[in-house]
Amino acid sequence: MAATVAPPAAPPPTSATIRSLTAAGNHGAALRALSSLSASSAQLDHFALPPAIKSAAALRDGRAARALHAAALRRALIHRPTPAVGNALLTAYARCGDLDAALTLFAATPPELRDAVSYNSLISALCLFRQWERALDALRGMLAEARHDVSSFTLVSVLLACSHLAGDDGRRLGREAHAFALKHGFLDEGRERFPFNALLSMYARLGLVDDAQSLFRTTAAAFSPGGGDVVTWNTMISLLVQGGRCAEAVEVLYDMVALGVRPDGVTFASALPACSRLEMLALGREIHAVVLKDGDLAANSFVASALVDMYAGNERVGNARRVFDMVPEPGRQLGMWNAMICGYAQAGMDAEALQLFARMEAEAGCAPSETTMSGVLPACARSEGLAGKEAMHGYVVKRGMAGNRFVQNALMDMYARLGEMDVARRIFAMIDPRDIVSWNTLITGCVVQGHVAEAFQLVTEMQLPSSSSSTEDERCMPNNITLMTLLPGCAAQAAPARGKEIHGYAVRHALESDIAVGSALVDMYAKCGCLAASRAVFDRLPRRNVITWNVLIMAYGMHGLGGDAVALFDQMAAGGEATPNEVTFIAALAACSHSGLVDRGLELFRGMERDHGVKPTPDLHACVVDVLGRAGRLDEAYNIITSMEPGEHQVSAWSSLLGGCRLHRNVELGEIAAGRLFELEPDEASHYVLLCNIYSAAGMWEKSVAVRARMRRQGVAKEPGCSWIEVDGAIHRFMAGESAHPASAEVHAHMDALWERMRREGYAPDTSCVLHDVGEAEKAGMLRYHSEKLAIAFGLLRAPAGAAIRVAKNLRVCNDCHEAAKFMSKMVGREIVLRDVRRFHHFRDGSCSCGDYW
DNA sequence: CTAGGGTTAG
Repeated sequence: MAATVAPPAAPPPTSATIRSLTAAGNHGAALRALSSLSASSAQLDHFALPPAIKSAAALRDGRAARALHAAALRRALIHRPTPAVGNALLTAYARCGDLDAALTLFAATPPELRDAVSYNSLISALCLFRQWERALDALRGMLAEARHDVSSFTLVSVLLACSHLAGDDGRRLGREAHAFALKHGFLDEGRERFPFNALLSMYARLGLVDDAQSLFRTTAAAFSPGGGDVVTWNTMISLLVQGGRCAEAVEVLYDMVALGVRPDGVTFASALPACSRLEMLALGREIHAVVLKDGDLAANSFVASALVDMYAGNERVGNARRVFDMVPEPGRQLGMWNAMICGYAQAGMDAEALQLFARMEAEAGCAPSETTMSGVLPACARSEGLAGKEAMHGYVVKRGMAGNRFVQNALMDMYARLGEMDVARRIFAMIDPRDIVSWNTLITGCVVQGHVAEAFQLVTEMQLPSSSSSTEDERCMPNNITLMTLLPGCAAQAAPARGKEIHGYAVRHALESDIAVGSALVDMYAKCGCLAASRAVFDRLPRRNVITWNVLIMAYGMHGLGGDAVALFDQMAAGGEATPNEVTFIAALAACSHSGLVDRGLELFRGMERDHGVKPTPDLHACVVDVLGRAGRLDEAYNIITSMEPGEHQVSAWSSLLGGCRLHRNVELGEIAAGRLFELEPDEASHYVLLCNIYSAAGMWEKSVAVRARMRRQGVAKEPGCSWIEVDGAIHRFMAGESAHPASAEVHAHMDALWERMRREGYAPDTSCVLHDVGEAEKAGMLRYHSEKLAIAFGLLRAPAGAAIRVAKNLRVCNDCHEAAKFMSKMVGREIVLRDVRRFHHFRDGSCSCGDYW
């Protein structure tokens, strides 16, 4: 018979057992040990209770906390022999979500039985519930008793509370706390680093990046045995990134690594957004490699989300998707979905964004958050019909997200893009408090919708103190985004004075080296006709991206300097600062086209896919057609179109061909191109106008009249021509046949005088572009009041003596205006710069920069 | 009794 040996009975637990289990983080075991102990009860003393209560708190086990409270009460151990049990209970209740129980416990403790830890526990409990003001009141109570020392624990909680106070209070109290910490030696060498880190993050949360940085510079050395604490470094990196100072954040990361501090997941999650914003793909990839080597980091969903964001921000949506797919479904948390959806939306892959949005809840049971919504809404705004958009608005309201500022900003953007500015303004009016994004979104909407004056008005308003009852300080300073969105407004209006003001603001606020602002400045100066200024900004930029290069190439092309544009292209392709993309080739080919560099253009096009991996798109095909067509090689241009894929969008290619046919008076091909265009875009006036011009130039008046009749019959209206000129910072608009401008009568009279003088000096008007079927004399009369001529006349009257007359026009300049401007430039001895939809014409002394090749 | 992280607008 086999003897069964009973296992040796476990020794009964003691308070020391519980203490060590709690200290080891083994909270479940600590509570189990306690329950076997309660039976014997003799050991349930004031040594065993505090660690047990801490374990209950760590497990968020409210029932255990209450049971321990009851046991302590029975034994009268709450405040005696020390306040330790009561203090631990206070924290446990707070951790378990019962602030009232914690506060009641504190209030029930006679003041003489409280110690400093009691107050510290109370203050941190209030902070846990985000009761910042009450936390500071508790501090005042503690100080009033005057027998408790403020410790590092107290300081850390107080700093946390200060960092969340609205307005100036947080800043004032935070700086006081900083002074207190200094005075009492908390920042001395060798002291624990918690108060130092807490000060840094307080400045971070208050947005006082410079204060944080100077504290870091002066004091970090005192806390950096072995290179310092990773938390300190992480705080610095994230506060710099959030303050938009990404380049400095990257420097801090390099410093940290150089000092031998090992970055962790938080470091990478904080630094990766900088790689995204600075387009530092190489650094992002390096981080990715380190993450892959360390399995623990890859499992950190914050790191994975940041990687997705980094790849998406570097135009590597495919890589982003691969990171997304690599994280298995259950680990794919909300942030991952958000990062991927926003990545798709930012890449303009709206269908993918919407599809993923549909999948996240249906398949993964992950409820969209406000962030998800602010990510998909832009994608939604660009696709589907209006009904889908309003459905999305309804969805947001139903889910109770309509009060979220990010969502409101995205909704406002959606309606602004739709042209529903009134709805956008109504949403804007409801946002409280407004942030810089709210302002930027409405400003951008105004610029895009052409309400540039309103946009500038908003820029003034945003900087004024808030007039509403809101407690938050709503004042916002224009940032790089604000400038970046205003500049295209100046460019569109050819308003260099306003553009220069913005440039000045950028210089004063250290924003001129921002790539986005810099690129927009290069573009603005170029489109305002100041090519030298444009180039100067480009040359001064510390870094440039593909957009900066594209803008400059476009600038030279627009100014008729095709050779320089192509040289810049070569420089870009050889330099490695940016890789040419589709837009680069569009810019380079357009430049070739406008300067007649046909063979160079064809060469570029042939090498495009082979040497640069850029696939020919419909727009690129249209560019080559334009290169060939403008040079009169119309048959080759036609062959390009017929070689395009059948399903490909051919509208722009056909209209380029039609333009070439007008230039070279080719009726036969022109009729073919126009025929295709009338099928593809029956409502587009410019196609009819071009065919009319072709017939008129060939003297085929009946056919010309027939096209005009067809236009009228189908209700196709030509966009009215409109020109404008900036004088003394104000923009003056002129339209043919309109007298809305206050000086209209004077301008018309001046034009009459100029016209008469021109005719006397031998000017012969070119009437081939007049579409109306009237006599020659009447045609000449209509030409005389074309909007660009009126604007030039106004400029001659009001612009400072000797200054170039800079006029912009919304359509292409007609033949006669081109000739007239040329003639006038000599006659009145003034430089005239005329900008149309595509390019610049510089008239000086009777000739044009384009050499009449346009 | 204490500190640090991602996903938004252009």
